[in-house]
Amino acid sequence: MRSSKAAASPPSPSRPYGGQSKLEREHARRERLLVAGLELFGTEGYASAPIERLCGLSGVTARHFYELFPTREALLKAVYDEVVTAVHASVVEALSKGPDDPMDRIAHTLDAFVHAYLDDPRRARIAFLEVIGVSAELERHRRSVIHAFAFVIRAQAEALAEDGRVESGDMTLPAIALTGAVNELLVEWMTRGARRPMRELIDVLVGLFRSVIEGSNPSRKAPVKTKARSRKTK
Amino acid sequence: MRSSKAAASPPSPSRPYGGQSKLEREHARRERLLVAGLELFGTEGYASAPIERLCGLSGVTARHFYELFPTREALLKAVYDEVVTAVHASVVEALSKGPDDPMDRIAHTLDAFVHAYLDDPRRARIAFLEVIGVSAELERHRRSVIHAFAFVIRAQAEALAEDGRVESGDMTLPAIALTGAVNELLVEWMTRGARRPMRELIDVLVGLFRSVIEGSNPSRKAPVKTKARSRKTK
DNA sequence: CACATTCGACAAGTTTAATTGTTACATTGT
DNA sequence: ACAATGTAACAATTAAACTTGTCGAATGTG
Repeated sequence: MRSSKAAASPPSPSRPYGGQSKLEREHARRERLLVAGLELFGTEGYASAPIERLCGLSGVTARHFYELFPTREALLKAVYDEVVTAVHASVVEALSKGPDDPMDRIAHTLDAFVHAYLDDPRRARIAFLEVIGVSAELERHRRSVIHAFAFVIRAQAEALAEDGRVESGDMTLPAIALTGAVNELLVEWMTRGARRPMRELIDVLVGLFRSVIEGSNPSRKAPVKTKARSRKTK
Repeated sequence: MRSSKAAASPPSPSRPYGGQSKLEREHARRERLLVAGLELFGTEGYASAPIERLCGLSGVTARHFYELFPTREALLKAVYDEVVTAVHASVVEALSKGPDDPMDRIAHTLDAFVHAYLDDPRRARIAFLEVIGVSAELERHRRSVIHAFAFVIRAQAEALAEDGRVESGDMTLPAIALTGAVNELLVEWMTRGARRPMRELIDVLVGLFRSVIEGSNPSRKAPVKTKARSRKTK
């Protein structure tokens, strides 16, 4: 509560250094940490990348690390966001610039999606393996990312439904399921060392999307016949 | 190198204790640890369950822990295996005892699968969240589990294909994709707190399986038209 | 040039958990 | 009852990583 001068921290002057302003230096360090995070998290895994190693690889002091990120997990999240943002941008761009025929556009977009992840497998590893089960908060965040991608899928499906080309219905859950299907296939591809042509993977994905979006012959209305499980769902 | 007596460790006689033989006691402790692991890993997560807590909850001494499991990860793997084995057994049984109609049987099996996981959400959390990205070895193991479930799916699809009821083709990758789709939906269901009837989830899954297995109208042969990505896949 | 700021490098303190060792008590078979 | 064995509880050691603090050197400002 004491007034006068020198009570609180003096407003630091923030001089330039190395030809860069304070913000530029911070940004540069942050970038180097993100690069190091992509490398270590994406190759050796989040668990085996302590702050010390991240700093060693990036040339950033531990002291400065904590000025940029409160925790190691915050860096992981930042790297994850960078990856996901880039992929999402690829997808949106592919959707807008793709062929006019809806199904062709979906194929084109899937191609972009797969390449966005697998051209740098570190991205796929981080997004599909390393960010999972780290913390409750990161898990919530990951979920919102999945929802974002599912939203894109659902929008395409609904666009097709409006044309009357396919059966309609709430595509929220199917879209999420498709997201999981795609992710799982990418992980499979990764762990196999990608020894088969990527075209094959993409073709499978396209077939998958076509099947789900168009829906198979809607003759029967999916009657689930369970044997004797009584379950008052309401 | 000295011979005679008392050189090496004497072959311990292994007396009973508490009315139980040595093997029985070890088994009992192991069981308690598995229960504690299911509880802690499945509710608070693997990351926040140190050995001390596992021992406290299970009533097993840390000393004894190391006689049963070399590492904490080994316990996680054991718990995971227990969960997966139980679910897999449910699936196999549902398949064998389900309705005769193939599609109905698949629906019946999906119902069993979903209940096997979600009736005890700790199982789902461990299998889909906590075992991921822990170590390279556990990741390999998890992959083999996914392949096991995908194998079941593929077998069903091929059985249907033999009848000529659906289009054939290599279902290996689609089966893996379906596995990922199912898992993702279960996680979605979990994190939503399961506020909607589970029937809805199962119906979506059944529709998904029908679409993928039957394949949508195979009029077009999935021609992927990418714009200008030249990529020598061979 | 004098001086304050920023830097990288390093060290010290702290925390957390893994892992092993010790001790006193309980149970069993003789 | 007693000697051997098993047990739980606890202490001690070790290891790894987090986090904060200090130092001289480098850099910019006036």
